Amino acid sequence: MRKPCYEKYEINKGAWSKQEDQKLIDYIQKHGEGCWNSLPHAAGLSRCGKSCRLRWINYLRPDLKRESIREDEEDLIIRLHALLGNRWSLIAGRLPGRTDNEVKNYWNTHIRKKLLKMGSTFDPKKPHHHNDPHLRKGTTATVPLLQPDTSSPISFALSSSDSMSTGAEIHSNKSGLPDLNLDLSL
DNA sequence: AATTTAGTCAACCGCGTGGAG
DNA sequence: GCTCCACGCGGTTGACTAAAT
Repeated sequence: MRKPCYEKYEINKGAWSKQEDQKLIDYIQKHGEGCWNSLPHAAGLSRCGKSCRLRWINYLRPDLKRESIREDEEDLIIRLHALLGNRWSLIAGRLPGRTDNEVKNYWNTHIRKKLLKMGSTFDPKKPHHHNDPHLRKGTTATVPLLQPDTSSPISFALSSSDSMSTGAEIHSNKSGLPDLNLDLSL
């Protein structure tokens, strides 16, 4: 087993200080994202690259929305989750300004509880298509995308490369599960 | 006012994947 | 084809806060 990065060097753990945040922001504004492993040393941070990446993606990125999740966003999360299962990064990719961590937390705290309260037999820990091979990496499905400044969903296709597509549709098959069109074409 | 319990979310951790050598 | 390594993802933890007792 590979040792986690924090065991290799002496590094800080836990909550980030304002100074650390500022160092990270300054460095990324100057040099851009990428090469997370060498970033901490280059930026003068006593953190592992993994921690820096997480902090940037989940908290410091300038395009992040700081307000709480709206009802239309919640609705979209529920529908995407029914299609994709716990693929939080894919789901978050459909919600501009939201992160996978945020979506995951929101699901586990708000939506899960809501669904259980509604008496749903659906187990939120085991999404509908959790083991559906059609929904592994590289698959597409038609689901709505929220535009940054509108609540009206538009049609699009999901794929591992996140390419946009039109015309992909979901059909029901004999088992009653959605039969996904896996076309990756633009 | 003090203590306990529940809820939230930032951060950690382990694992899978893919690229480079 | 194999090994090593960096990166990204999802599950989980734990610190903090609010609400209840």
